[in-house]
Amino acid sequence: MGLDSNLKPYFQAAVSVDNVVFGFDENGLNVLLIYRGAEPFRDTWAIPGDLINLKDETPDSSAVKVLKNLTGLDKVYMDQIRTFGSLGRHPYGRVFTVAYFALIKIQDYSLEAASWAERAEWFPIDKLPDLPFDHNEILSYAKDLLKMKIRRQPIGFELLPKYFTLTELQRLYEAILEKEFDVRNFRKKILSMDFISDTGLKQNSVTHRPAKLYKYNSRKYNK
Amino acid sequence: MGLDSNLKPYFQAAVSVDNVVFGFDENGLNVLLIYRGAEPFRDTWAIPGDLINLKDETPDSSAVKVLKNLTGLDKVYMDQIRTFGSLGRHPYGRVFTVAYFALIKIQDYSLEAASWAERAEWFPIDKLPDLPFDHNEILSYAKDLLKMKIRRQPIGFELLPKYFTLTELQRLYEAILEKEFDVRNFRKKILSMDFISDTGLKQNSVTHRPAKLYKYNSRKYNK
DNA sequence: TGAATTATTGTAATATTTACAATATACTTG
DNA sequence: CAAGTATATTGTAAATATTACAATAATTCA
Repeated sequence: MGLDSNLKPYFQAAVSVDNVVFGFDENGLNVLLIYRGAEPFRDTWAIPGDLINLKDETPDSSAVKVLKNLTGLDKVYMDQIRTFGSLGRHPYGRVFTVAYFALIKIQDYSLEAASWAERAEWFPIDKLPDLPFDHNEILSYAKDLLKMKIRRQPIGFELLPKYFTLTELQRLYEAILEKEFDVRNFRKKILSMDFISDTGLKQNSVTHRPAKLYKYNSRKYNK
Repeated sequence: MGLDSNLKPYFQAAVSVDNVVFGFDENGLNVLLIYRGAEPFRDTWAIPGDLINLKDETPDSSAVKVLKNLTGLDKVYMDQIRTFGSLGRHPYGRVFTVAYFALIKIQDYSLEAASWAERAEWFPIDKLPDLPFDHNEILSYAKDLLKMKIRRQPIGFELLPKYFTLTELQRLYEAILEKEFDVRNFRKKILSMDFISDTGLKQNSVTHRPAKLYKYNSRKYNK
């Protein structure tokens, strides 16, 4: 056998990537969306994604590149979520999409919509517009994955500025896990896990008792 | 815009599924492989998988169908692992593969190789041949996922016969997690989790004290 | 200086995990 | 049938982790 023409009907699919990017600020958890300036679903807000160039891109490399192209976010580490491939998900034909998710520090990046994205903006996760394709489903998976991951690994720090207070960290956990924690128990637990350290610094320009600033300390976590 | 011919180069990919099926018996953990009777990689052992028919199959539906076609295993519940799409992974072109995994009771099924699979056999997980494509990598991911899952959910029962002894259950956990447990603590833990129940039955035709037989009890787990 | 606001901390009760070895029940053999 | 062989079954104390719960501390502002 060789490159059989029997295979032709199988080689008619496209594959895309869709990137669910989470950020955290005083409004809570946010998701990055773009305003589509191209068909299909022109003029709607959607998860940033695009077709994979089959010549030279893998899903992983494409995810990074697509995010940069559409939103200006550069060198963002992305984790695969899963692949969605229902029959009617894309109006142009069989398009399988590999979904990714990323956590970034909003403060460290500036958004610049480009290519066919007309705008790129953060949306609070509880105020999202209805999304095209199967993006609602993708987002739902991404949220579940984030909840699961933050329980097991110290990934919360990827969403906070370099220096943060324990209260900010607690708000982050509460936003992601959608439940509240006791202040004392939360601090005890986090500190016992030993992957943050006191910087000796304090908040300033704040109208009450300033909180201590901590930073993530990966040294401790690698055991 | 419409069905633009600019899109043509993007719609040249194929998508396949690859199914990592785990079974458990007295030899420990096993993986189901097929002996390929078709190119590429004809005459090698590989994870059962095939191209998705773009007309009417989703990755999920294809995974079930492909497993049935190649090995005779019917109606096996499969979970998506992740998608692999490196550039050189398939000699015929860009083939993205969606990997799945499944857990089955070896005793409840009989293997019957069919279609282009010449054989279908269980291999102990520590005696696997070298695999084609990126199947070694896929298998490695599947093992990690299995380890992770068995710590969180009572999925071990899917690999054991309907009635099983606590010793068998412990051997299963030990095989998957590659570590040994204390007999007393293991039993205490499992019984406290309250999803198995004593059937009142005992092993027979065994040359020593017979063990009690337990069964999985999903009623308890749904809380 | 007192009011307002948020930050920080301890302790007792309960639950879970860990470490550790003796006894029970079957079959087999002489 | 008694002794030997092989695996099954069980408890307890110490250490660790989790939970519930409220008073005090450090700032700014009026």
